[in-house]
Amino acid sequence: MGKATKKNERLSGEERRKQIINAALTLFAEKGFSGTRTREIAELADVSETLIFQHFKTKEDLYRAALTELFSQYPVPPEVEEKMAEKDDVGVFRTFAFHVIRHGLQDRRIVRLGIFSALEGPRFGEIFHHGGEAGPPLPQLLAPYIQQRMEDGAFKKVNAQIAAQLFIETANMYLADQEASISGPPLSFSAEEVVETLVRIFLGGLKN
Amino acid sequence: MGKATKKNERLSGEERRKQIINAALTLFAEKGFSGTRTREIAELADVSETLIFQHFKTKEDLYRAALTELFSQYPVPPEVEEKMAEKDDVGVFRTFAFHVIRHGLQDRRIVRLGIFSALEGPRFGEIFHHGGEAGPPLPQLLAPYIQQRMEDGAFKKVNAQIAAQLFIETANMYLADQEASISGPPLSFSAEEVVETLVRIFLGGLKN
DNA sequence: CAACTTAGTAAGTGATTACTTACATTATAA
DNA sequence: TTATAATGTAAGTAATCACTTACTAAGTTG
Repeated sequence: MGKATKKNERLSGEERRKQIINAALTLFAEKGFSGTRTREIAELADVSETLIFQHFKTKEDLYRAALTELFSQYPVPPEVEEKMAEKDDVGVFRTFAFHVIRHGLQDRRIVRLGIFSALEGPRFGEIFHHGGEAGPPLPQLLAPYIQQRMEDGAFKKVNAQIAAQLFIETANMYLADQEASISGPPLSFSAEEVVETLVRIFLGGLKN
Repeated sequence: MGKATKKNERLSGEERRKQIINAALTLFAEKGFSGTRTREIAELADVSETLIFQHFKTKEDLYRAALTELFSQYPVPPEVEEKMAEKDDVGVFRTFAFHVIRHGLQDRRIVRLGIFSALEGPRFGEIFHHGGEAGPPLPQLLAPYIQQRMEDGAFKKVNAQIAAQLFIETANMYLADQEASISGPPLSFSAEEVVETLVRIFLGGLKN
């Protein structure tokens, strides 16, 4: 993208705001909050640095807005409730895993930004945990189902909360390794194959 | 710790170097590379900022040295080979999980710094993956065992490499959530309990 | 078109940053 | 004892940072 020039078309405030947030997301996801310069954001968005501070009081304010934008929509897939009602164990677990992984794969900035924000202080972590708008965190949704199935006698007796979080964690970690090689090199297998393996092992281990 | 003063005792170069690295580790783990100021490191180490640059050419150089210090020793626990030879499945998996978790718990800076370095560019990621000195990465050690047990007919046929990495990933993610709440809030259960649940589910899912 | 509002910028500003220079002090060995 | 080297510091310095000031241009409305 070129530099900001006088010839730069004049957009509505809202449009420009989105454009700035989008550039900010890209850079914050790449380098984190303190690694990103407001000047770079301006260059990528093709506006003057000043304009950024007209839309956002501070850099931190922009970061917050960007995080909110990216994480406010994390809808729980509708199929999940259906499959839970049917007690379709494979369906439930597969849907959860796919949901997490598809979501992370759809915009690659999500994973990195999520991890960065979790590391860079509790100030930002809250936003990432999408408490308000988008329903309960996934482990809190899966745990009661596991508990229920244990009571049905279908699952072994384990700690349902631990099991639920371990399952979601594993899907997340697969994503994390794709973007940032934390546990090991990125797996060169398809998401489908990884989800199948994960579900088979996990569910096989839970079932009676 | 107080400020650097003239009365500050004079140490050997090597001792001072270690002291600086230790302070650097603490701060880099807390705020990442670009979030940490060399001046803060100097204050925490109780030396002048100048001294840091006598020991390390640049801030990046210090970061590299600190990472190397922390990750160069990641010995594979000796019991593992033993248990592998005995085909003690529970023993093998438990040992791996405990090893990962104990290592991360022993110095809390390890986990955060590992994640930070994985995010902050491929420059540093390599060091974290302790390729050289400390043996192969853990998934590469576990995968052949799973493969072997599949051939023995003891395990279901799954992709051994995926299974191994998922297992190590899950243990790592447990640690990550303890330090930085990535997938969810820190689990308030003991490491033992989590390891037991993880091993039971995972091994239950693998076994025939 | 005149009055007013909104979108946009160029050119700073003081504070902070990684890193240097120039110098002092302490140990060590000839 | 005295030259030499190693440990250490105070006081910079140029560059960079987030953020402001002071302004222009383009819409919009009566």
